Amino acid sequence: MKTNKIKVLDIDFYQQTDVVDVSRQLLGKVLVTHFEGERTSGKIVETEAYRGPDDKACHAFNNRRTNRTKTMFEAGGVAYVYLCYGIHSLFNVVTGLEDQPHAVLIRAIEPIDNKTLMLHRRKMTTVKPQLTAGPGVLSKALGITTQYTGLKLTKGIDAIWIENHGEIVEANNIIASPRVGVAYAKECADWNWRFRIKNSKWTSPAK
DNA sequence: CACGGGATCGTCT
DNA sequence: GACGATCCCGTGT
Repeated sequence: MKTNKIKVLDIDFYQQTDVVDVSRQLLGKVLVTHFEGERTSGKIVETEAYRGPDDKACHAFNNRRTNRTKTMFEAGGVAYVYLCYGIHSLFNVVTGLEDQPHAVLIRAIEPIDNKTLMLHRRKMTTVKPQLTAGPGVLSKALGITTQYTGLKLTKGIDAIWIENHGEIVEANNIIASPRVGVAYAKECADWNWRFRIKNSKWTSPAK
């Protein structure tokens, strides 16, 4: 039963300096998009932490600042969206203080509001995990594209934000494992910075 | 279920 | 000019 008031995450949440901890805290929160009068949303069930400058898997490793990565150097509370494999828009939450290039990749959500529109965006007909399990497909379902990189998550009407619905995910309900697709990052590939809600059927299969 | 390949393009060398 | 924080579909088991 959810009797708690819904609260939009504020700048203090995003500017916490431990991106790995923020990744865990984001589990159970609700990612919302509101474009052209249409709200779509889903509960975050899988995340990954990326921590420049010491994380080889992070685009901002070694404080690498380019036109693409400059968004990650902004103070926490903005979106970092980039194109992967020429096709997929991957949505990240920038965290930490200015010049700390930290970000959390949202990897999977459990659909909540306006599943009809999400299905339409995905060109699917039935609601099942593959609708939103995966960073590329959840962006598509929510209508997120690279044009929204740099967008503030803390205000706006035509916007993206994250809500706290009062759900608390206990530590023993979180599974930590290595991140996906970062084997090239050598020693960082072993860091268990991928987090998922235990027993959620809305993530990719747990190993 | 595991794999292999193609799609497709912005980014940086 | 090479490649990637992915996805989907095909094949084989």
